[in-house]
Order: sequence, then structure tokens, then C-alpha cells
Amino acid sequence: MSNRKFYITTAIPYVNAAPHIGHALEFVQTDAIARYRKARGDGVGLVTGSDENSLKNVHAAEAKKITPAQLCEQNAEVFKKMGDRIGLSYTSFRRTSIQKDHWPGVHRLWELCAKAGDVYKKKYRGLYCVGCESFYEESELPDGVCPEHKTKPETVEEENYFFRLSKYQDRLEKLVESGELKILPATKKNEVLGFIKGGLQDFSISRSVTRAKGWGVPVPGDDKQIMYVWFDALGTYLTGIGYGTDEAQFNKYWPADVHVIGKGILRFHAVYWPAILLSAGLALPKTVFVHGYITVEGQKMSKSLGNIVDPFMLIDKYGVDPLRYYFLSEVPTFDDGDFSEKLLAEKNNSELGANVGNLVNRTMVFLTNNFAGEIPHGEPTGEDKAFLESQKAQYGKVAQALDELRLKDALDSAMAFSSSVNKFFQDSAPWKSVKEDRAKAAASLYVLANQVKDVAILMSPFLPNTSDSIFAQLGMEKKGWDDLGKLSVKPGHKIGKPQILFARIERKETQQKK
RNA sequence: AGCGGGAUAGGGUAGCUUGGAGUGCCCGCCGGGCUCAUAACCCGGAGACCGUUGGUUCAAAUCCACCUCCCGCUACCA
Repeated sequence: MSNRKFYITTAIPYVNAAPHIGHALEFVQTDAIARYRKARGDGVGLVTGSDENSLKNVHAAEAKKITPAQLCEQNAEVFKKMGDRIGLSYTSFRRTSIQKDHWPGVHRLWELCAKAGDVYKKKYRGLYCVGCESFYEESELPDGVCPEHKTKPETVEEENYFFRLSKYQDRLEKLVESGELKILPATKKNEVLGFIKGGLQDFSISRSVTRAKGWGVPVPGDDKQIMYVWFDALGTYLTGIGYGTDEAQFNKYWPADVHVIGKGILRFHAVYWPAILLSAGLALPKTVFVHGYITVEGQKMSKSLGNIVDPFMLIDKYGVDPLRYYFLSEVPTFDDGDFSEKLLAEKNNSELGANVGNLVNRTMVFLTNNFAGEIPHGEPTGEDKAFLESQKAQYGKVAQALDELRLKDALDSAMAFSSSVNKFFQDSAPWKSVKEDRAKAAASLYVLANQVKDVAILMSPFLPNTSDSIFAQLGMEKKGWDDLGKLSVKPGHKIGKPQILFARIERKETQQKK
């Protein structure tokens, strides 16, 4: 039906710490967009992966007495598992330390930039802490000593490759200003513009092999230098769809329609990355979607506070869809949000259970008990038709919000749709009419079953498991977006067995503290 | 310090461009109704000096100025 492609990416997390709910949030947001496009019939590519070429991994591996490759293998696996469990429908999981998949593409990218005359060698001079094995700015050093080791960094000089970012200042400014490279939300666009207007300086894109401890992607034609991790990490967006390994696939998907990122890495995506692509002569991504961070009970997640929330634990405890629902409906799409288990439970019970779960259940059970589990032959009344008509406005609302990536608004509209169906159930009162006017009850249930089917479609981007379960309960194949509003659940169709979609979460007394 | 964003009922948001009764949404809370359904659904209600102060105006959440408080960015650090 559609020949359109849609290519979306998550940022690729560092693998040197366990995934937390911030990563889970990003996966869920990305996935909701991807599933929506799929439901609309687009050919969707979703690339995620892991950023493995950092020095920290070398250190962590040393501490564990294993090789960096082994460490990355283990840690990447955890992120991949998180993606799988939370329902991230990725088409490629790109690990940056896997040579055959990733390196040919980034090598080509580098070479194209070099050919454009944008890569040059320059002496870099800075304050280097041997303990940290990294450079510091003067402003980062209280009393002139390394904050961690309390030693005075030495001045070290090293020759590195630099990227001529300054050359692209004007073009970048225009691209961002005009919205040709769209940055959402607008506040982030302003930040980027402010940064660009402040003047762009060239930045280093390589490290000495010694300093990188030999770990990372080597610079083509210079085995003394390793690529700066960001240069190769950003390259994931290209190599994930076959750049350097599968040209046909690459040409089908590139450019990216959306890069989903956290606010901490905005500059890399909205300034460095487009500049690199311009240099290499590649098309630019269309949109950079910037989400916020998650606080826990009002506090920043941090190791020292010990309040890092593990997404695996939440999934085990509450299930995938309630957690996805929390991320999409409670956390502002483009802003920071707070997480609390109490609120998760509340939303599960009062929104998911009471609205969607209850609607599906009461419809299914009613059909089972009164119509032997078969969609009845009923001719919709004038009121039924008016209701169906009035519901149509919601399809557009959900779609438009999703087209603009306003996920929370879209989900709210989908919930409002479900809510209206509940209201219709109440107003039609089939439990009365089934005794007095069976034809009327039949019509109501025929309408209700079809509306429940539409709920399943509308929820599919957000709550895929719920959506699947509703289709299973209806005893039918999954339907895409273009089935919305159609009475495709036909009279005579036999439905499946009713099932509880969202178990109530009872809060335990153990929460009490004195 | 500079630049940018924000302050709307117990929580979270929309409204602000193009002033017109505090208007809306998602929850929470209280009351009533109903009963097909996951003790749910429906209806109703309480709750806001729209951050402070001042100005423009017949009229300001909305425009202007000052102030207070929060947050982000200010380069090679998710």
C-alpha cells in the first residue's frame, strides 16, 4: 500500500553501566514512533546499538581481567535484552566494536571528509591527568588539581586530526534556522542556534593509539591514531542500515527521518553530525527528537544516591505495557519527567485497567455470555451511526499528533477514544436492551466490537502487547491504520476467550515508613 | 555573568502569537447514580489571588517593565 520508507534511530548508549529507565524511556519513545509508521504501511528501519569504543571499557575490562571485547560483548548483550524485553522493534543492533559491520562504513565516512579537505592534523595541547587518562579544561580543575586524584595534571602535547567544523557554520545555521534540519522541541532548537551563532571551532576527531590503549576504530592510513569515539559512534546511524556493507539497503533508508536522543548529546547530533554529513556529501537527517531525563521521586538518578531504577525489575513486577504507558503518558514527551512506582500502579489501575482493560473485558464478556461469543447481526441505529461518526475525529487527532511526534498528546487522544466507547457502552445499556429489544443490543455490540478493534489499532504503537491481546481476544488478525473506522469485525465472527488485560496492582503496606 | 526556557487548583499539562467572565484536558479527592464488566462505569461537586509588584487597556493568564524562584546551554564531558 505504501512505498514510503521510514528510518528512525535511538542513541547508542555507552555500555559501561547497566541500563536504567532513562534508556528504557528512549527505547519506548522510539519504538512508538516506529510502530506507528509500520501500522501506516511504511517500510520501517530502526537502528539501535551500543557505543563500545571508549577508554572506560578498556579500564573496566582490565579491572575484571578480561579483554575489552569480552566486556563489551557481555554489556551490549544486556542492552540488547532490554530492547527485546521492552518491545523495541529494532531492525538492527549495531555494535561499534564489531569490525566487519561497523568499520568499513566509518572508514569511508572519514575518507570522504578527508577528501573534502575537512580533516587536518594539528597539535593539541592540554592538561592531562595520568590517573584519569584524559584531558581537562582549566575550569574543570578546582585549585588546579584533578578532582579525583588530587594531583596536578601535566601539560601534554599530542598531534591529532581535526575536523573543520568552522567551515560549516553558516550552512548549519541556515539549516537549523529554516527547519530543514528540524530540532524538536523548539527550545532545543534555540539552544543549538545559540551555540552555532557563538562561533564554531574545529574539533579533534582522533586520539593517539597509546592514549586510546589501542581500543577503537583506527584512522584510515594512520595506525598511530584512533578515531574519536563520537566520530565512529555517530557513524552507527549509517552503518546500521548497511553503509559500507550493503549499499542497496543503505540507499533505501538513508537519510534518517528521526534521530531520538537525550538532551545531553544534542550538540553532537545537531551540530557535529550534520557537519560531518555535509562534508561527506551525504543527505542530512530530517528531525532530531530530544527527550528529557527521568528523575526518581523528584531526585536525579545517581549512583551515589543509590536510586537508579532498573527497567528489568519494573517489567518483571508490572509488565511491559504499564511501564510503556507510564513513559509515554506521564513523562512529558520533550521534557524531564518524574518516576514513581506509586504513580505507575495508580495509572495502571485507574487509566489502563479502568478505561481500556475494562472496555475490552466488558465487551468480550458480554458477547460471550449473551451472544455465545459470536458477533451478532445487528443493524446500527441512527444513534449508533452518529456515535461512529463522532469517533472518527479522534483517528485524525491521534495520527496528527503522531505525525508531529507529540507522543503524549497522541496517547491521550487514543485514551479519549477508548473512554468515549466506554461511555457509549453505558449510554446504550445493552444489559437492559438484551432483555427487551434484542436487535438493539445486537447492534450495540456489533458497534462495540468494532470500536474495540479500533482501540487495538490505536493502541498498537504504544501498547503493542495489549493491542495483540485484544486482537487475539477478538479472534482476528492484526489490522493496520487504514482499517480504522471500518466495520471489519463482521457479524457471525466467532471471538476468542476474554482475558484480563491489566491486573490491578495492589499497593503493599510495606511502603509505609516511619 | 551571558544567552534561552519556565512559574496556571493536591500532581501533571493546554491556553499566551491574533487581550474579552479562569476556559480545557489527564489523574487524585468528595458525593450521587447504575450494574454488562477488572469494586468498575456514568453523572455531579469541592479545590486557582494563572510566581511578586507596577504599567498599557473599557477589559490581561494572555501585551510591556521590574523583581523573586526554578531549569537548560555557554565546546571536544550520555
